[in-house]
Amino acid sequence: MSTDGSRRRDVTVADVAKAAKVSKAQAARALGNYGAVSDDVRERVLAAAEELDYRPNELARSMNTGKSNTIGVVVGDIENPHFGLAMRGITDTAKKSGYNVILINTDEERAAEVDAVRVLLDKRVDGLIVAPASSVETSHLQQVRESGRPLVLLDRAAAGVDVETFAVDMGSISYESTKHLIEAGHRRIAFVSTVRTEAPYVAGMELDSSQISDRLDGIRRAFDDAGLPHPTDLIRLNAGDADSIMRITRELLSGPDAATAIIASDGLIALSVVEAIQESGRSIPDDVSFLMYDDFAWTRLTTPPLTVIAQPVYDMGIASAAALIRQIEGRKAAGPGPDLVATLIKRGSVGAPKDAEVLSQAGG
Amino acid sequence: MSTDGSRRRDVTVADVAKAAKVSKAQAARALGNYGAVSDDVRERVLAAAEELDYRPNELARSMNTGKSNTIGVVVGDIENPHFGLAMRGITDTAKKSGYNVILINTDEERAAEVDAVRVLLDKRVDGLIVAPASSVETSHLQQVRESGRPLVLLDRAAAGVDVETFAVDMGSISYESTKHLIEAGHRRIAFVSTVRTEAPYVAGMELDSSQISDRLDGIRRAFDDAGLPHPTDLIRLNAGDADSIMRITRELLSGPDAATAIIASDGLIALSVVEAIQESGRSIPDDVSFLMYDDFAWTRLTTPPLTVIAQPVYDMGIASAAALIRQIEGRKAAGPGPDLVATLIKRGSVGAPKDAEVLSQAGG
DNA sequence: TCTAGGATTGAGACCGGACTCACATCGATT
DNA sequence: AATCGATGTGAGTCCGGTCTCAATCCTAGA
Repeated sequence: MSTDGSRRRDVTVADVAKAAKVSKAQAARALGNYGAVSDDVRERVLAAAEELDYRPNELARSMNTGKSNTIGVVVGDIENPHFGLAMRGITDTAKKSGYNVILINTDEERAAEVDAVRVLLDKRVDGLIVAPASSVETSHLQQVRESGRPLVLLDRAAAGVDVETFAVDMGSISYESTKHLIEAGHRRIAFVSTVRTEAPYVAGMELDSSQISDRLDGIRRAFDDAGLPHPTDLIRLNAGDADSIMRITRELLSGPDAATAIIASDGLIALSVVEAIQESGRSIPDDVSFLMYDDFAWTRLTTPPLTVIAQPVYDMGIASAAALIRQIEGRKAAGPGPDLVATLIKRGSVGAPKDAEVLSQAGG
Repeated sequence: MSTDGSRRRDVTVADVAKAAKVSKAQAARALGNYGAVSDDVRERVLAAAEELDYRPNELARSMNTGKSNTIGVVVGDIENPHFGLAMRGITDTAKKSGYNVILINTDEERAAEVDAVRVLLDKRVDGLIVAPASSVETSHLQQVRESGRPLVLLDRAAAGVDVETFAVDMGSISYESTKHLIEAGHRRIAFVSTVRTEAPYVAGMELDSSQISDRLDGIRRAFDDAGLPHPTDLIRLNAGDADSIMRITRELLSGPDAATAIIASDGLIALSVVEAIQESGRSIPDDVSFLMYDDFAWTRLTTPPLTVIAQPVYDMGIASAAALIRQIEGRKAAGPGPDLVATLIKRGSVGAPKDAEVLSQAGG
């Protein structure tokens, strides 16, 4: 059949045309299924194409249609099932509409993200879905905007970038979960997150991530509404790899003023926090209460099963891809997007703190 | 700056050339950093490019260099952290060499895989990494071979497709783990996998997945070597969604001839198997022993922590991408690839079966 | 039989870069 | 001053498709 080994040149319309004894234009029409072509010509062309095993060069096609049928996705870490699931929603939706997906991972580095966006733009993707590493430094996203190519944000908002954004309202779910912990009697509630900051946390400082700001806001509001002081000394940012998270957890749990409950900001952090708690010989929820973001399947398998904040990640993926494709194809929004609400799923990892006397502080 | 809203046409070399008052050829040279260009011209061109915010069209560039600097990756399910991690290895490595990655998910459907491969080939990716859904029907992979474009297989081998393949030796690790269970006293060892088959399992039947065949082989050899009959009635294939896996698990554990140990073929299956075991009120390892493929972090958090077969998934991703890029760039293999060996990590989920009398069968 | 009007058809422009080729330019050599 | 090799430079082709446009073919209606 085909000459052995690597065959250099691909079969082109011109080759097919020659084989079918018609002009390039006619072959292209028959192949591309447009314009007027007689049955006779069409048959000969298709037969020749079949015979030669012709495959259109999508690059060339994209070049003069201006459409690549490809969307670019930029996320911080696909290894994190949170994004894995969102990605699944995106690819499922994209495929349904005939789009492919180029994925770029940024390790949550802004420089890598800037690069990723540029590369995708250069590749002439039809649109972009970005989970911005920073909600503050967003000039590269504004450039996308200016380039005229559709952009949609996933998971996190970005200041000054006025595009459709698919993320849950972190403030309210954070408020709700904190309230849940406070009502269980907790006053010393810790929060562990990977957001990077220059300096340790102080109330009201500007964070790079709108998500985390919103969560901290929710926590503070819950304490305020309960008439209690917010223990900002238990906010731990800059949690990095597994070791550093475990160290932070040990710190939080030691000393006279130890935390009685810990909120883990994502599934990866949760793994290390729980591991550190177990290693320290403490039990959940008798010694420490625990609550985490993202409802992964494994959270039901620990003893006790973990109380989690479920986020509709897959749906967020679907919604963002659907919205992007709608924009690409120039259609108006049919209606309001889906309600992307997080839910507090109470399982067994939240209980009353050991030291019940803290309840007496309730009067503040 | 830029005219508001969507600007239609992109800035091209021709535009830059005009602005810099030089020929298109000179502008292209200055921009592309090739050929001979005087300092004066280079400066003017670069200044004009900057001013106009020129960005090269990678599509056009690819078209006449014949290189897209993109590799295509086809996997069954990115949602599965197994592939998520491999993907991470691939993108990390690709980025380092200046390649981008197009990801296509197939849901483990062969039709989708055939499609994915064709689409990527049409998009003129420089090479392909495929985790084949089927190890038997591989004609589409052979076509890739014939097209002359580099191909590398990940995670699974494919019959009749002679390309570099990065997967662990499932036979030996399966043998080793089964031996471990047998030595602990187990005779009724079940194996649960999602591979689809026409008919229920019978010894020696051809399976679609080389991985699973190899694992079953290893199990059988371990029983053979121990002089014991292999309980093929406990091989459960076609495990689908969470519900069906839980149902299968309940079946395996009920009746007079119940399984005393279960091997889960991947992390997703494991979640449902463990959940079903816990729900049934049985305890691991007192009532059932449990062993699974893939060492995910959460396996350390259950009570007891789970005994697992760790696979170097991230390294497999790295190795496959590195090999592919090497092929693309026409370099010879520097040496033998990395040793991709799976390891049995003994934690707490394997114990002696309750019914110790089975030991007396040892003489067979 | 003649002709208007739609169906077909082929030549060639074009998309945006990379690259070939022939034609300057220029300082250095003899 | 004539020669030579090393740059510089611009015109134009090519990659593999899509698409415009003018020319040609047909067939029905007059």
